Amino acid sequence: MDTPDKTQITPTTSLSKFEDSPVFKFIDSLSPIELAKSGQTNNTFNSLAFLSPSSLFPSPQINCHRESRFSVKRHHFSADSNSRVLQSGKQSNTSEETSKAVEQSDLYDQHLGCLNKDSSSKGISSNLFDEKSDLAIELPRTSKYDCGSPDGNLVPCDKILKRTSLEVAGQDRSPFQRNRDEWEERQLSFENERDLRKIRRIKLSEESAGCGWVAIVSDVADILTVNSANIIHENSDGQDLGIADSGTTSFISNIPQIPPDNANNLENTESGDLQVSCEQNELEEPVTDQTSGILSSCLVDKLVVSDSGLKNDGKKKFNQSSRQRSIRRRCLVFEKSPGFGLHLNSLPNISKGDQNPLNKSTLSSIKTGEGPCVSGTAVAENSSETPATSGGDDADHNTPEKKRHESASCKRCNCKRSKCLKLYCDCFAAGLYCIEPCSCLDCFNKPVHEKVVLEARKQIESRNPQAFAPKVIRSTDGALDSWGETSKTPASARHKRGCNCKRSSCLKKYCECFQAGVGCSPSCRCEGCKNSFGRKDGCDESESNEDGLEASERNASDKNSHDSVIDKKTEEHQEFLVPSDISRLPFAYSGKLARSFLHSVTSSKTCTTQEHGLDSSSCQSKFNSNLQAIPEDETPEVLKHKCLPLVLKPNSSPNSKRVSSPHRECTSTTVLRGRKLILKFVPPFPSFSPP
DNA sequence: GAGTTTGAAACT
DNA sequence: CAGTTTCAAACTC
Repeated sequence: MDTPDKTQITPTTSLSKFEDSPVFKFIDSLSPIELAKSGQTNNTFNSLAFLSPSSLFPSPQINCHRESRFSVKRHHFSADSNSRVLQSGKQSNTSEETSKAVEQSDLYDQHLGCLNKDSSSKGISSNLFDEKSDLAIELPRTSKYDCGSPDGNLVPCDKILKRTSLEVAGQDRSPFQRNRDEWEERQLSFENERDLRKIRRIKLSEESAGCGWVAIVSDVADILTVNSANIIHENSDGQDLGIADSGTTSFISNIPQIPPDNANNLENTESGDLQVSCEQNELEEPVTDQTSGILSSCLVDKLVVSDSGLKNDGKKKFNQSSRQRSIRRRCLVFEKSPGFGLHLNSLPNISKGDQNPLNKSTLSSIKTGEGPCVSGTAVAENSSETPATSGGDDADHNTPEKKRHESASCKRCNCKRSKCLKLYCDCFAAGLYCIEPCSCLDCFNKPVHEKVVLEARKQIESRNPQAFAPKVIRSTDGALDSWGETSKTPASARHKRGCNCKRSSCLKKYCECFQAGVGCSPSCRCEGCKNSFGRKDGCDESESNEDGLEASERNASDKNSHDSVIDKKTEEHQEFLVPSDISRLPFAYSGKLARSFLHSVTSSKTCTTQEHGLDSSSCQSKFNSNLQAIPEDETPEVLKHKCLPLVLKPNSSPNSKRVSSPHRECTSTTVLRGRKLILKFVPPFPSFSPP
């Protein structure tokens, strides 16, 4: 795919010219995609099936535009929108209309404020012709991201969308709404063009750098970032200085963990048939699987994480498709909860051996479309799988131990008396509805009892506003964190409130710090702390690792676990954390389930994971072990500033909880293998308290 | 799978 | 805020 000379046409060239161009016509003629009726998609996602978190755990900060934005943004990566882009020339036919669309997009951009207003600074200003041509090439591929029906039947995206359109066609829509939809779609189409173009451009550069698949993923992230109206400020050097979006999470951070070979795989896949659908994954070779899995998990994850608000449109769109594929139950409910995005955080921390985020477990979970694995057992369990999974041997799954893990790791809650309306319940704590696989009794944590759930949640939040906020916070690398240690390892992350262990020596999952894969901190009141991730007394990590490992090995010898994580943590871990900024991405993480949920999302272990009951631990652990949390206390601040401070200051919060410094740049740029990564923070779990 | 241990959450 | 109780997960056998 040769990129047309960008100098041929200036950014100011009218779109109509391109539509009239031979290339565009040619592309247009090749496209089998037909323009789908507009305006129905949002209705589609308004269905109960996609009950948004807002309904369950409404977040005052992001409710307002959410729905509308959702409907609009979902077009970004939908075949529908894509098809429109391709069809734009055919459908509108007239340059006036195209120009009009452009104008409208501009207006719309103004409306949205930051959205794309600085597109030129993002390098999107390349000539439109180029964009068109590239777009035409990109679209088919991009569309594939959406391919895959939740039922395992691969259905062309355009068909799905058409069906959707038909389904909603009968619904009442005022002329104004229809006009608006059309207008928005045009706008989106234009944005898509730019985004896709950007992806393409980045991809090319990445390919040259040998990081093709990484590029793809990250590019998508970039695009999403763009679409999500996050303003990425760049300096004259083209370096991203920051973004003004609190809800943007970068799964880019995960990229570094993917081994080069995987990258290649992805690259190949991307160039040929990148298909992320779970169903396909099952049929594909492990390699492809991994790629898909990673991509899928990353994307999903990002989407989930990005839920912070109105600005994650692009991600949401992507998310929508991803969800349709693999997240059936709870993910949707929580798209709003940024705190869930935490899963991704762990990626950077995955030890090398286990490094591959696409490891078997993850992949399998992806394949099976498993739901979120519930609990935050991630670290230990993850790691436990590491040895087995790293080998990539399916046989491992057949061992009794493995089975045990699988059955146990992907847990659902088992509440007996709390009705799943207390934080005791992992599902509830994670902001998820319980699902059938849960073994809970008298469960009220179901969509049917939405009001009850909300009430319970409110009550809990009234008691502790941060109850649903991430429990683990991560400081930035290089800088000394609040505990006076350099944050280069997972130890830089700390449990916000600290543990209170008395007898477990913080070496078992009873300890929340340990479970989260973070070291103990001065705020912990634990006794005899031997946390292998870092002792509370601040002992040298290596030291603590020795003891911790010893204990951990003892403790988890039957699991093969965790220790490997610990062991590798220092070396491999760091290696992958080289772009330490990435590892420090303030991904929010919340309760146990949140961990698992995030994990599930990222690992594609979505709601369905629970249903399938596969082992989510691997993914989860990976993610959990590297939790990068967002200071819960900062939620308001974050929303306010649209960025989370990355520097943690001891006891700076009203509740003596660690809070990040508000002065920190919300976005940082990291260069990984010559690739510029935009690091964004994920807002903490949204407060559900009334405004 | 049952029983025990553990520590967070909830309650007083 | 401290002490106690409740709870469900983690763990052991």
